[in-house]
Amino acid sequence: MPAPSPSAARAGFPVSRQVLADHVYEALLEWLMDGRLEPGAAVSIDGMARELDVSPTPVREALARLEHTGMVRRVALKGYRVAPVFTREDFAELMEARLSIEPVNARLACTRMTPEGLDSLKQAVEDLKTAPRGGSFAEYRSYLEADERFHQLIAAQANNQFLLAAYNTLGGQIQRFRLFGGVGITDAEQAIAEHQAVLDAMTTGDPEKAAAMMVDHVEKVRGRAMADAPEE
Amino acid sequence: MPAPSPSAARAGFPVSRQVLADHVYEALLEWLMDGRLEPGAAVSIDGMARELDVSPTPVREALARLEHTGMVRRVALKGYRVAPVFTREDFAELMEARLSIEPVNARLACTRMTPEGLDSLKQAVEDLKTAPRGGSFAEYRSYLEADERFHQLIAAQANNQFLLAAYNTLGGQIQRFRLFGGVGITDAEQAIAEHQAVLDAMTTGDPEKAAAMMVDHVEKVRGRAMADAPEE
DNA sequence: CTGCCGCCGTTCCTATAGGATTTGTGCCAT
DNA sequence: ATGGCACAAATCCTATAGGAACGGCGGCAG
Repeated sequence: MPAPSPSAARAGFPVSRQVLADHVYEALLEWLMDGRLEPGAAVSIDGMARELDVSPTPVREALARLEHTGMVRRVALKGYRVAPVFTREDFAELMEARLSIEPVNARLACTRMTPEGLDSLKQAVEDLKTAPRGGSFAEYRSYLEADERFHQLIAAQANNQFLLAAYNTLGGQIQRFRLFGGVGITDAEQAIAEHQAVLDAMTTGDPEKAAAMMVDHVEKVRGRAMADAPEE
Repeated sequence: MPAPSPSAARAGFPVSRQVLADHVYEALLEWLMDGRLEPGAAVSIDGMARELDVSPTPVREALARLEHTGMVRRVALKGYRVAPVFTREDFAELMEARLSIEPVNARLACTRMTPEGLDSLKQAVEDLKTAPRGGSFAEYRSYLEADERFHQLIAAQANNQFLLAAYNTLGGQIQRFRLFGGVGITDAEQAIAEHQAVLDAMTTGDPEKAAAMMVDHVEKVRGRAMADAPEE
């Protein structure tokens, strides 16, 4: 099977005009977030190629891109492994980084907020409130997704490509921690209230308050996670 | 020619136990910083492979990694291009991002500074002072290198992997701007004094002053570059 | 002279082949 | 029984082949 696309291309709809490596990238990202690939596990190039029924070349390219996100680590001539679980130290560093970037994003986003952006934010908070938060992972998956989306949207509304890129690098790690950090959802009600507070400041158009509320939120996230003290 | 390595590997010294894609990555990075690859220029995979006398596969992998640094952009099925020159808008965003990250780095670095780190910083400032700043690019190359090294060292001393990663993403762009921003070295004496001020605060061990001096420096860099008003 | 069309080269993209090295297993000797 | 060694499998890495699409160029019709 040389290429599966021409049939679709001839139909006038170049629908699948996407590179195979992109599909592999997204598949790997999803597997990483799903927990199907556990931290520390080896990610064999050939094996993954067999699993996805493609050749090793696109897998190699996808992994090369993924490495820069910190989700996987590469050792030359040894292969790729899923990044190990966060230690308490790692987590502290991650929160420190969030505290230096996210409040800035919040302040800028507040001054540059578009009506559509505000609507998206409101939707994210609404989704947080209505999302099921049952015990199984599949159940609170949408909750975590809305959480990440909220922060991502703020970074996007800050309207600064570099800050957005910087946040996105963190965002993947944050989301991965939410999944594998050892803590499930703790005090969802309070977390939602904190998000709401940020949103309110945005709606009011008070940049300083938005930044302050973001600081408050991240610090409390840190507090809750540290209190629940994962393993080690 | 299947593989050029075994001759060296048999000698007992697996000296060149490095992946070819790494060499390509470094070569491309150097070419990007040297100006041999001008902004906007197409970077053909096959062409680059011929030029470096390797197969397209390692080139593809190197470019995939490079994309995440923002140095090159990729359009699916069209290929890679060197990222275009900074607009004034881009530059303003970059400085905004620096202002939200570098002072934090400076503050943290000040509290966590090691003696060796301080020595490295002093060396960097010393190199700034002694570096030639002639008209030709090759002459002030070492000046720019020392400038970048100073900021990079501070990010490293902040001892936070995420902040370091965030800075490094910016660092490449900053360095690229220093080269292609249209402005050469303006007011080197004043820039050196600003670096020295940051270093002094670090030596004294005054985190707040270090952060303040860093803010001052970045803002003045922005001022100088904006005043010199590149094209457009 | 101008506009359109087919041809050819280039390029991206994926698959496949094969060399080099590491890892695991089973067998043999001590 | 245990330690060491050979063989085999898996893996990484690079090169090569070939399909599909895009772009430029020359020739031909109007």
